[in-house]
Amino acid sequence: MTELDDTDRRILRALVADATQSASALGRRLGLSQPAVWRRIRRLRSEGVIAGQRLDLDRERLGFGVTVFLGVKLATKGRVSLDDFERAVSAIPEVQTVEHILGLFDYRLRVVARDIADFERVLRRRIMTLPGVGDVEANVLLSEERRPGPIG
Amino acid sequence: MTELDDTDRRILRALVADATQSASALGRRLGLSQPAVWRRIRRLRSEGVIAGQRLDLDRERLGFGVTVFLGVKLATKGRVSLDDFERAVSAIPEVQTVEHILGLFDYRLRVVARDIADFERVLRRRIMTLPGVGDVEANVLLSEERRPGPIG
DNA sequence: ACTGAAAGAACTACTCG
DNA sequence: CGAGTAGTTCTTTCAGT
Repeated sequence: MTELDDTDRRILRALVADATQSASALGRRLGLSQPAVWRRIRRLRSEGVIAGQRLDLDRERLGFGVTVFLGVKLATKGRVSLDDFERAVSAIPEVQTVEHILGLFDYRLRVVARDIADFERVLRRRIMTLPGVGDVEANVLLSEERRPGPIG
Repeated sequence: MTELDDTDRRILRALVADATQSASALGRRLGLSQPAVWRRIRRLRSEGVIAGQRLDLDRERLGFGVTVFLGVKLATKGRVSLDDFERAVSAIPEVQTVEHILGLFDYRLRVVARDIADFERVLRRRIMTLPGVGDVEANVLLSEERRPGPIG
């Protein structure tokens, strides 16, 4: 299926940290030519190892200073309930991430709001009215550190 | 501080959907010249609204098929305890995200592993040995949907 | 202050040896 | 795999509104 060598991993590690680096700059750092790096990146893209390229926005500077994680337990669980819930939650713009999980809760939502008052509005009018919602647990984000994670 | 107009927001919305779009392509879609778009993007970058541009990897294709969210409650809480915990957890490569939160738990960790057996190893040898760890709750990720989130 | 036109530099994406 | 290259994009300069 997909077999990566050490050079692939070094390229991925560099790009995960900063995707704006050019193939030629990477080549200089890794001791490779620009086409060599470019071909590897294209291969990793076509193989699906590189799934996409996302812009990282500072939500605080955009006026959304509050981020809350919600653990949601459904009252009724069945295929229809899950589909209904996911469809309804996808229509809420304040919901940034929808994670279907196994454990004490069924879903974990990442919700952003302008402030606590705005979050209460989202919670009461949007979240609590979702179809099949049972228990809800909230955790306010204080700070966050993202790490590259293992490559191979 | 940072005041965004409607054009900035349209640019951000387009780039969040697809960060690979060129300034000239964006200009055509928004009715602006290529330098005008490029200058705005550069300004948003320098202001920190655009925090970065990261590669989105398919962890499954990299051989890390298991993602688990861990809620961690510290047994002893104090500034030193938090610092110690954060420093120690940052040294674990399998930890992708460290979120300091307010609520039932003190931290949320996103941990990736090759399989369940590998996750057990990480949990027992890495996580449970962290300084000050009390209760730990685990949720296995089944599926995940990321949404653009609100811009303004 | 922000726009667009123009132009040079750098990069992408590809072909060929 | 690297050298070379056509086409594209980035980045700056300059002048207009």
